[in-house]
Amino acid sequence: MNLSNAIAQMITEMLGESSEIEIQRNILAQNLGCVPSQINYVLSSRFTPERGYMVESRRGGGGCIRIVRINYDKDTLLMKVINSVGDEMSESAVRSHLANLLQHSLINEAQAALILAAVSESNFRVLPSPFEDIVRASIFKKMLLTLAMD
Amino acid sequence: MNLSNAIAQMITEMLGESSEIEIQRNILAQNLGCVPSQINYVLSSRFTPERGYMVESRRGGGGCIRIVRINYDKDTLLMKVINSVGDEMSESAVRSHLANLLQHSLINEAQAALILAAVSESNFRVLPSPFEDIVRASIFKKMLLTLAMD
DNA sequence: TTAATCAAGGTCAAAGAAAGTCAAAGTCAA
DNA sequence: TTGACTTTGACTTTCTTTGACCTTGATTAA
Repeated sequence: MNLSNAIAQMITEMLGESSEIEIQRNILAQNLGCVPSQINYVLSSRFTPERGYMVESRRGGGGCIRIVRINYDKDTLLMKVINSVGDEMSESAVRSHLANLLQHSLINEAQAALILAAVSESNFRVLPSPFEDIVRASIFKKMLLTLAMD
Repeated sequence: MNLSNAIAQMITEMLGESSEIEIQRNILAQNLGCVPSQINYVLSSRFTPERGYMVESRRGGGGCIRIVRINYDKDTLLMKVINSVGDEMSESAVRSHLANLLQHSLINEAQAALILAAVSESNFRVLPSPFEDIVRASIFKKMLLTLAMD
């Protein structure tokens, strides 16, 4: 496993059941034996709003980074996700949303796997470049709506 | 025996009894004394949905290729469907397969609805004509494989 | 009170580390 | 001898890691 995934896992463990933690960037980096800016990379690539997180920070002496897991009620979250999807979407964007939906139990693992199978890059190898992301966004929204209709 | 068959055999052996492995393309290529892209050729020609495999990958540092095999014997009817599909597929073809699978209780209503949502004609309106049916066939096969994986 | 200093965290671009693509060239069996 | 399959390698894309430099807030000395 690469460093970034290990850091992400460690942060997730630190979060545990609570919805919020504060970390010190330099200390965490030192414990992990990486440069401090790597923490920023992990936060910006893994702890995004799409995945249901908010990150805030204070600089200066006594500064720290605060990571919050957002708890929307279910209907709101589903609406937010559907509305936030524009006309184009990468596979990794889908993965981010699915992680969020899974965490809130709005979908289950099997449903997530099916969605991922449907939007997988491997299905679009034949398409000229602008089309892949457009079709993926359409499929994703349509599948979520189908799930929402129960 | 040619190189590709040897590589395919080696991967199959690595899979062994387990249903899933992760390999590093460059390392495997080096062990086998071939160029890395040969691995891709083998995967795309031998480890296909028709043969019961799914392949995923991650790029970048720590990247790898993941190969998943479904249990072949258990799902013979599913595999027959997958193999009967070919490279192109209309939406109505999907509907008739789904009706068949539903009748045999190989999938349930909710799963059928999700598949239908994914392959719906409305998702492909932007595509130039030859592509729609090709992408649909790929999605359909991949989703069925995913269902077979439980 | 203010200026200097220290102690955080932030940004960005370059380098590195994988895997993917594609087309040209080679092989081989029918 | 041709068409399908294979082999190769140059080039591309994606994701990660690193480090130099920047900004902000708190503390302290004059």
